[in-house]
Amino acid sequence: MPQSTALLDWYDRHHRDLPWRVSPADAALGVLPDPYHVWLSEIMLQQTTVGAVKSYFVAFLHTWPTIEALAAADEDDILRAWAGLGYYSRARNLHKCARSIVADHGGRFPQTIEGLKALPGIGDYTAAAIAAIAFDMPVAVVDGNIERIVSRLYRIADALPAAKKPIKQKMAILTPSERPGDFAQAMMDLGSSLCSPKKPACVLCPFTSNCEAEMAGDMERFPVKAPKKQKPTRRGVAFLIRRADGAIWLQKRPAKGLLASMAQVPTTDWSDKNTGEQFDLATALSHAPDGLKFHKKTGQVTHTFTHFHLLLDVYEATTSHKAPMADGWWSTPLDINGEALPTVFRKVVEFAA
DNA sequence: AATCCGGGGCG
DNA sequence: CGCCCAGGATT
Repeated sequence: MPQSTALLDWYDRHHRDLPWRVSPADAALGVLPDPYHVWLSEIMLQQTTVGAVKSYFVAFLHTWPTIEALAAADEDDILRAWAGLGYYSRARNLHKCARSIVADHGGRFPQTIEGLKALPGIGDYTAAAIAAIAFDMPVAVVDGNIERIVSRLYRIADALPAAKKPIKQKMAILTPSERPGDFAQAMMDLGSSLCSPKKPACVLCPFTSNCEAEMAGDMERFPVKAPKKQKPTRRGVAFLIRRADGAIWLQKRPAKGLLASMAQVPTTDWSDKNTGEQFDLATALSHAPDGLKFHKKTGQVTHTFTHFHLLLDVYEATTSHKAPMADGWWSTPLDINGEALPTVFRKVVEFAA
């Protein structure tokens, strides 16, 4: 029995019911999933776990049932719905892509890899995933899970990212012409369950004794990766301005850079010159909003981004209902949960509650 | 090829 | 606490 068949058998016996998959009964009839659902789920799943995505996917589909509805949405509504999921450029590219599909492609996804890759937010992986899962095209899908599995199957010694090319070649050979989408999803399910980074459950693996790393007993060496840079710690001050009724003053962040176009409480910058002992609190406080009496909250808010740790002091002030500065808006306790507020600022609000 | 971009779960 | 995750865009 070919290795791909053994894996598909394993997949059918361990089928996971996920909101973006068709039911096993429909799949048996050859029903393919809605490309809109496949695309939306794949964008959300970029560097994000299945458990984190599920509720967001269901909510998005409820609010915007079709790609036409999503294309017609206000971008700020999409950012609010995306808040907490991370990598916010995905949300802005999601909207751009939906508008392009509707305006330039008659509301349908292109059915070629090149056509898909030309769309905002769709790269090598996502183009292949949509082609295989939504259009039944026998293309090699390679994500982080599959890099780990294939690098173990063939004991690929090259370090990532140089190993990507040989991995994709091997995956292309493995991928069957029948059920290529299920094969890709089976590989990803295998990677997120049995073929884990540490202590893989090789005894249960459908690639029994066809895995070179398992034969050699050094599975955990693969995939080989370059050592990572350590993250610096940056510091800053966040200003929580509270109205008598509990509303909090928010602002919109710039359209480029970290947490672009999202909401924030007023804050000093966290640039890399505010690293470690170079941080000057007095200079930071000189940027405090005028005309308010702030008092420092005891303790700090900590948050870790992709490439730095952040330590925030929190200063709080209360004021009348008059706007404390030119840009921004009051967000009442009822509104705050629906704001496009990234997790670091939700921590600040919660910290000062 | 390196860097920037979030957040959470797990050992 | 470090590592990893259904990566893409930019430089």
